[in-house]
Amino acid sequence: MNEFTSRIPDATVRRLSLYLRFLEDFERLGVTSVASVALAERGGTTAAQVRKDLSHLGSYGKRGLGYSVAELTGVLRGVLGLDCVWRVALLGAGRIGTALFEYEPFRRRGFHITTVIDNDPCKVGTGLGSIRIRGQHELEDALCEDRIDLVIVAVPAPVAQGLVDRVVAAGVKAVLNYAPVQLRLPADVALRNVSMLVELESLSYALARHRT
Amino acid sequence: MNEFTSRIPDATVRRLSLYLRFLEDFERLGVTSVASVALAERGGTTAAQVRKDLSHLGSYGKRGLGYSVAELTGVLRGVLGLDCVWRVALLGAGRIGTALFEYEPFRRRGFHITTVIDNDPCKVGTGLGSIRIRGQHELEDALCEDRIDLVIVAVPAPVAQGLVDRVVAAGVKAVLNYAPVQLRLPADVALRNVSMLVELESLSYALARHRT
DNA sequence: TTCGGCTTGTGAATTCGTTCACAAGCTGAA
DNA sequence: TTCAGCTTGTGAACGAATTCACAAGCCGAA
Repeated sequence: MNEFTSRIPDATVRRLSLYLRFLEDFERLGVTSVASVALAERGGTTAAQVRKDLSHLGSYGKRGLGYSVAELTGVLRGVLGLDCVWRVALLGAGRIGTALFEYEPFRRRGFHITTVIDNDPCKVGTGLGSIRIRGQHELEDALCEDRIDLVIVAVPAPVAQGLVDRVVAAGVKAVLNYAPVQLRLPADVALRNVSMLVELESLSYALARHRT
Repeated sequence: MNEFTSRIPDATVRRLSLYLRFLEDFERLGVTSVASVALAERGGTTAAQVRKDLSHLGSYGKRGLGYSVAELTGVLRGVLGLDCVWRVALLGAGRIGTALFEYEPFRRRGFHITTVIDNDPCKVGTGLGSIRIRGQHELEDALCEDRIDLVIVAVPAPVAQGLVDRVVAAGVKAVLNYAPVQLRLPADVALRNVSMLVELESLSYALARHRT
């Protein structure tokens, strides 16, 4: 089992992301070695699950001892593609867009927002941090000039699909969508949807059941 | 199969949430009847999946015709617990908290943020919209006075667990967590985690693979 | 060196979710 | 009424993800 021959199931990738966070915490605390059961406790899962997940990357554990925190941290960063800088464009400088822009952990993880697009004439030309907000007509130029790898969509639902079509045409292969629409795009472009409402509504379902 | 005897799998509940959004779009367009295949197209899934999902609620479709948009909308609202107002407290009035507070769709769906807590002395006492921000020491009082059903956590990771313990002790049964920690809480409290980093990192994994 | 205590890595079993395939049933036309 | 054309609801088949269970291997003590 290694990272070149097999592709890792999505559910596992998401957990790897969590494990990496825990490992960094352990590293900060000076812990050098960690067992699957410790990661499991932290992550609200089981030791078997952790070992199965990590087995997708190869054999980095030592029987009787656990995993080297430093080594595993490095492996995870590599597998998740966090050992380089990704250039990110933000579409939409409204409430959500601004909050995302100012979210520190993105930058720490190597996601650099180098481009911000908005179609509000009042905003275009003004700055968000040190970045100048550019208008929608500049989209293709900006994606190309800034060599954007990944786009975050934080515009109102009705305009999202149109913009994303242009983004895909410009060759971008990854989209993180905060707009409350189901975007349609080619199979070779990776898409993740984040819906605040879906999460809240599934809680609402749980609450409603609880009452009965 | 009906909503009282069986509990609906989580993956299905999340899709129901999407279907509801599509149905409301259809309603706005004046469409009165919709087939599973139309919902599937919209949602990027299959007709069989849609029918299986909806079959968890009972038999609301008409063979040869499809589903009545108005009827199904009502049923979904009922099942998801969106036919009433949920009283929500927001912990943390920072960037993310503020963006969530001002996110219109929450209120439209019956999630009313009636309480905002923050421990920054500069913020306490000032208003967020028409709500007065209250300090952390008022947490229990506020939850009780405002009869809070659900709590949104948008505070820094290190203080999240401590606050949530107090929230749980106060009897709240649903938590939506935006803090980048894995919260530990009793099994009878519903928890959803929203992690901006996990989503981005799974895209990063996809990009890294793409390059190889 | 040998032994006891731990912990990994992984086939096998199980559980959970999705897709298939088709009988049952509705509508409108003739 | 009968028929043709659709579409639902659902058992059965399939596939994916999780959990189980244990052999293999490492470490430190004696």
